[in-house]
Amino acid sequence: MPRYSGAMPRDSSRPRRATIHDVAAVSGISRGTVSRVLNGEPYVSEHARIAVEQAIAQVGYVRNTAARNLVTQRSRAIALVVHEPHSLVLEDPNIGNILLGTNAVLSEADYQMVTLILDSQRDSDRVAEYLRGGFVDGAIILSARAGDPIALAVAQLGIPASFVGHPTDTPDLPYIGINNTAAAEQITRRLLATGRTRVGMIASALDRDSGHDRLAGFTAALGDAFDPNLVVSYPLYQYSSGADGMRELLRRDPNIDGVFAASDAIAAGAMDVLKQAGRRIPEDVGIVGFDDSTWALRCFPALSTVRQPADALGRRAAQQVLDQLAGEKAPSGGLLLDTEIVWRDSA
Amino acid sequence: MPRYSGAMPRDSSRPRRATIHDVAAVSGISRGTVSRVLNGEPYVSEHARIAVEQAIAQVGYVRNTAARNLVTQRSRAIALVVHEPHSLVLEDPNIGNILLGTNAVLSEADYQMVTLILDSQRDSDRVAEYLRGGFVDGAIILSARAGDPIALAVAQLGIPASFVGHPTDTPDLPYIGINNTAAAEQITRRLLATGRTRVGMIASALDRDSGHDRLAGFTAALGDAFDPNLVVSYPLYQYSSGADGMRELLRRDPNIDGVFAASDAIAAGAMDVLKQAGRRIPEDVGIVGFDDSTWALRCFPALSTVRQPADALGRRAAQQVLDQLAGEKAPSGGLLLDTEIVWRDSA
DNA sequence: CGAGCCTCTGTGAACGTTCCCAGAGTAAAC
DNA sequence: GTTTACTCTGGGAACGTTCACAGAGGCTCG
Repeated sequence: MPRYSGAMPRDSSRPRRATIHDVAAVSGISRGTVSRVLNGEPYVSEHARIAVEQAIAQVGYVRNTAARNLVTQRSRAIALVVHEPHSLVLEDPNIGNILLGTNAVLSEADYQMVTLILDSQRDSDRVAEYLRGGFVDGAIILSARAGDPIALAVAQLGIPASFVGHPTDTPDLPYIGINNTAAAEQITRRLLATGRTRVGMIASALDRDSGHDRLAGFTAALGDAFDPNLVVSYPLYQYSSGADGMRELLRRDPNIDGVFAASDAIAAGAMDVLKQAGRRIPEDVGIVGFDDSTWALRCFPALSTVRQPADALGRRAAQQVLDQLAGEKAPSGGLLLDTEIVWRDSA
Repeated sequence: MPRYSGAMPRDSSRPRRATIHDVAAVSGISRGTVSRVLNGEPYVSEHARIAVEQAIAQVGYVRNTAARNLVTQRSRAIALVVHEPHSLVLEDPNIGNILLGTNAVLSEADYQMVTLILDSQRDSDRVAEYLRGGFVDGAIILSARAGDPIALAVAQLGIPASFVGHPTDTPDLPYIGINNTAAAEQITRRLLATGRTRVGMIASALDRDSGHDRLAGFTAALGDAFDPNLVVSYPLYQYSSGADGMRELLRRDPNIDGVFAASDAIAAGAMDVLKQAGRRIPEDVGIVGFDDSTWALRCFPALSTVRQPADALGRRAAQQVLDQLAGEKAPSGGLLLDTEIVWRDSA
């Protein structure tokens, strides 16, 4: 239970803010009608509307959110739960873009986005409590994992929500995602089309749908040519996984001539190891990544990769929550957005 | 004026949340005393406190923020105004770390951080209006520029605020920053100590304190050896500025053997150009950056740079706002935090 | 011309807190 | 034994909105 630093005296210093009563008095229109104007409701005469709008401008009226929330039993706020260790939040440009897309849609609809970042189990419980407390009308949850207390709270309370990337153990909650399998299959096919015959993969995060499905797409694309010996896997989508993975792949098959990296960061690590080993890219080895993050253009040669529609993911998730708030039934199951291959010079 | 999608029926579906009245009824203690317990006020008997706490647990009571805000005339929310074009928000790891530091301090003090990202002039006016509207009790403003309407609104209203990085035209507002001049001077000195004789700088953002002061520090470190011909400047802290700048410097003096880049991104661009020009790093040319961003470790060889205490910046700014809310007078002027040199392999 | 419907308006009540005041009880001081 | 001070409690009033209801006035239709 939080403590507050003693009783604060009722504000005497700051000037009193104008209320709806002031607007009513100045305009000579009743409080009820002022409220109707404010909320764009029908059944307001042109005359009244103009008088009210002038009065609002004159007294500098701004609506008191707290009073409105109190009576409507709503907060007009939606939580964006970012469910990653801090380091990853900062590294992954997709998260930033999702955030911006969400923010755009919500502020357009006059909802306030409240960003909640969690790092530890303790944070997770606190946020679950926050959701239960009715501080927000809905929630957008980024990259939850199986067994997540937040997903649990959402399912229990039935509050409007949308997941970006679906936790594997709650398939009935609404989510937005990309078709990782199809995208991985597509880019692998295109890599094969450059004439490579010994193609491997540095997989990652197999405990998540994204990691799991990218591997599945790769496998599907290779068909009979699939060689499990040319797949290595590491827990995290990061540079060092790429470096370690590439060293291992070169050890297993020095003649490897194509690599699908499960993320751009991994691809960057792999490329540096390849260069140190004296391989030319793309002449000796072709390499492709996934995400179209800032890594992709930083690599030399520039990386061919799969573009995630991160902004659209954020927008659609926000829209899904707004739809539920408007009374639509929550869609059970997910919506997968299309990706795009960005073909550059690395393969 | 926003429109709302018709009158929502007064919630009949969701179960009614427990109120302070329920707690009072269950515990047999009056509403007034329950409120005192909730707020940790003195003059509550042990007996009453225990009864109330049990009742709270029993009925699952969570305080209604809207009602509290309405009567206290406070929102218990603090705005974090991120004042950058989107691309930079995503690129600059310092911003993410500042955000995390701020969030940590505020949530510890039971304040909600509301992140407002602005991209355009229009956003800027909207946020100024938001601040005026009393939706937040205070604000933390990141990297405002001169003539900013938000800085203006803050100065006019006198709401508790703290700037991270100070706008040059409002020197009396409280701010937190780093000592760019001293840091730049320090790292330049250290670069000179590696025996370089022809040292240049790729400067940037001279319209901001950070850019301006880094150049000043560089100049001071070189003293009599300063050669204005070896300084180039570009508006933005970005990779392409480094690439362009390095080409220009090489043109002006092919024998240049040291470079201070005003940011890590700039350094990365410069390094790639140097490599293409056949220069070895650090043997032929030593290079240092600024920020200790993710760029620094991505470079090869790893970049020597200045570490910004971004987390601490965020924490101190938050603390400054909380102090003002607690009634302390706003400090006029700024507080500069120390930086640290991270010496790696690029010089 | 009266009934019925639509448009528009004003007002009372409620939302769930905190603040303030009055007062009861107990202990300490005179 | 009376005053004074302190601790603790209960309940009225207020915060600024929205919602529901009642009702006035005008128009249309039978």
